[in-house]
Amino acid sequence: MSANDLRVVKTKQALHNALLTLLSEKPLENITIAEICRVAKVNRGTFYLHYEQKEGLFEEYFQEIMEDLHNSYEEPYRAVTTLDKNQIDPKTIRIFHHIERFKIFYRIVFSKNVPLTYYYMLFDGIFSLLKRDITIHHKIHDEISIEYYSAYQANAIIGLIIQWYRQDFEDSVSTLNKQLAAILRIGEK
Amino acid sequence: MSANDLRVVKTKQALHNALLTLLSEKPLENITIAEICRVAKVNRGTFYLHYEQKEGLFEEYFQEIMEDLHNSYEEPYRAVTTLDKNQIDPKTIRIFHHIERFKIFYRIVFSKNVPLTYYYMLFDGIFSLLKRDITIHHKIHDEISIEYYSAYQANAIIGLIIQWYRQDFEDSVSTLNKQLAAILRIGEK
DNA sequence: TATTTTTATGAACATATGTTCAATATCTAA
DNA sequence: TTAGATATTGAACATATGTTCATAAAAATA
Repeated sequence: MSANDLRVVKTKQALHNALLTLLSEKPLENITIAEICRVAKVNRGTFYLHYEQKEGLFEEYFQEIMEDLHNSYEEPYRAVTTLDKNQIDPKTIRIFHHIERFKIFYRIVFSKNVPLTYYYMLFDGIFSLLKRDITIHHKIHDEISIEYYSAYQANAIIGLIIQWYRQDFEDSVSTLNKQLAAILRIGEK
Repeated sequence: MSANDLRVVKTKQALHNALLTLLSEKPLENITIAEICRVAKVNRGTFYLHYEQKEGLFEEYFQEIMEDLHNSYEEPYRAVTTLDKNQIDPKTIRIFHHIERFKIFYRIVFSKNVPLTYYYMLFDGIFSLLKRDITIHHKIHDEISIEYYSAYQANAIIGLIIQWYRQDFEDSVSTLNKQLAAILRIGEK
């Protein structure tokens, strides 16, 4: 199962396209493996050569989206000397931008019948970004575990995103930004 | 499908017991509906009369656990006059106690192949508890949406629980308590 | 280009899913 | 206690899942 083998590339591409086509018609939960294979014109046995479940196929997409999250966050850091009290760390707002950019996918990621896998992929993504920043910039009291602290902060942000998702991402990125800034200000006074 | 009908009660009980038996042998994902029905000696068609997926059966259990969460939190509030700086709101620590008490179930709730439904049930549970407390006790700046703020706080706590789960709940409730207290203290200075 | 290695295919099989229906068993309410 | 209401059953059916295997097709490499 060499990832470079042209046959493998072709097969996976066909399956990816088929999934995308079907996703525009109905939710992931109503799509069957047999269906994907029929549309992709790929033998069903071949599917099982590469994946275990249809969810694995979507996971491959989501992997790429996680790379975008990483890249967005890593963009050349434009140091802001005096932060507007109403704005938060410019690196964090990029997370919200990223979610909005891929909201079509995040509607699937946050839908209730989908496995937790994708949630954890997002969690791990934000977790590792925050953890690195927390380790570098903040000096944290000894008694705090960086792991717990990062998990706390990462999931708190996802909490905002869940709330956002539940209104179908109607609020603007800037609203999310302001809400987070205001919440963070509460502790400071 | 009257919930009081003895036949319904009996059928559901048999399915519940069968699921519990099977869960002690293997993970939820490897259990089939047909298997549950065989063990429960219930016709497979009867299963579909009450549930759509095996996950719905587990959801019924989890519903009861969510009631325990609610009750734990609602326990007569023993007002603590001087809060130990290292301890957090005594109501919140009860959440950690609750998780530990039902950790057998939470290992399922947080496992990656399970649907997000249970996560949302927990989220909604903690969300509504916090929201009520936030609305009553804290006076929040106008610009903050109580919804976003509650979602932030609720999911932050679940973030700690995820981190806790990933070490198979090895840390003590008291450790979690201290970590949260320390994290909350960061913003205060 | 020819040979070797690897992947994809089609067919078949046992089992699971999801649904329907008439027949039967069991409960509720009078 | 009985009559009527409703839940359960068993059987059947079409389709999906997950696996195996020999064969064919296509790629890598020498």
